[in-house]
Amino acid sequence: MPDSAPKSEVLSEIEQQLVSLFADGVRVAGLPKSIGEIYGILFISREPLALDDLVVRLQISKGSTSQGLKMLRTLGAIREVEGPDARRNYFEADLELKKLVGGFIREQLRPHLKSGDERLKRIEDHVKAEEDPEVREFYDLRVKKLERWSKQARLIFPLLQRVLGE
Amino acid sequence: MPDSAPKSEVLSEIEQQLVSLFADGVRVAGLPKSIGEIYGILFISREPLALDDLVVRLQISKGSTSQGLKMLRTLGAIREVEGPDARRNYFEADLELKKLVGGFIREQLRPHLKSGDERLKRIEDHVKAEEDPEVREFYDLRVKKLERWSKQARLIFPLLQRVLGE
DNA sequence: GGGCTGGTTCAAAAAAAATTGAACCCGGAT
DNA sequence: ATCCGGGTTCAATTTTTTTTGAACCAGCCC
Repeated sequence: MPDSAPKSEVLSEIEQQLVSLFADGVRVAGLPKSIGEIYGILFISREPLALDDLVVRLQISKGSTSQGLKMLRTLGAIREVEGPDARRNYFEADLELKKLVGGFIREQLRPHLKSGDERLKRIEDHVKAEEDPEVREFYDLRVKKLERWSKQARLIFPLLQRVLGE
Repeated sequence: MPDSAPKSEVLSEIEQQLVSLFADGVRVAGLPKSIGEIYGILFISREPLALDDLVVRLQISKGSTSQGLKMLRTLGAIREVEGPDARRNYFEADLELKKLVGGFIREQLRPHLKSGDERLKRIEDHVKAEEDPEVREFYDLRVKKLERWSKQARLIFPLLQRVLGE
């Protein structure tokens, strides 16, 4: 059994700074710090890392790490690759901004927008049932406005993708 | 002293639904629920409302309401208008998506990006001090990548603004 | 001045979100 | 069949964020 490459247990100054930068960075997207840390250390690592490496180097629990990796995988922000020890799963960061943003839109933004539209539909029904025509008219205006917003949001996504296509 | 128009203390079905829709909606932008509720009730109200109206109708504290109004004002999401009682401050929702997004970019996104850039600069200095040329080269690549990302983000903001300009 | 009312501030409390760690599952080696 | 180690799950705990409410300030009227 090859005593597989023992990664340094402490982060270099640069690694620390970068990990912390990402940790804060992902918060604007509403993601937990640990996700940023994991992505960050993978981003700055020259070779792929396995779960245990992350646990040791970032000093976070196995649980968090496992969950973080799952999320990052579904976002398409990291990918699984082969590594020195055949029975572990190794990961490396995907560096295409387009892909990261795309994953975020697909997994976080779109679902919200969708459920919002559904709720809006239900509100529309209530509006139809409003007695007072003046009030109904007003509510209808507002609902229409929201529908327009939703449509604009949907328009923006593909545009974003295109602009980020280098 | 005119017993100023006593607004209904309970929200109609439509109002409730809409307020709750906004409450959830703003969370994708990482803002607290109360902010969404305040904006929501203003959005669906036919006349401007004052702080006390919001407290009564949304059943949230004066403190939250005051803070929420402040935030919404600095985001440019609501504006102060005249109302029946001259010594209160009344507010109404601004309905231009462009303005809402613009305020959010200006107040929340840009500052983050800016501080991120500063931190990145400091990381760059550390990279310059790296001994091993191979490692330095690699780090440099990564820092460059991040700088490119940052530039792309800045490019996107004005684009967004333009697309949302109806 | 003193009382009133609308609004702000901020420490303390409550609520929500993230993290931990122990139990568990699974596949391969023994 | 059992053991071992990597990985996942999830209830309990910790941390962070949001909300509350009481103290306070400012302008106005008497």
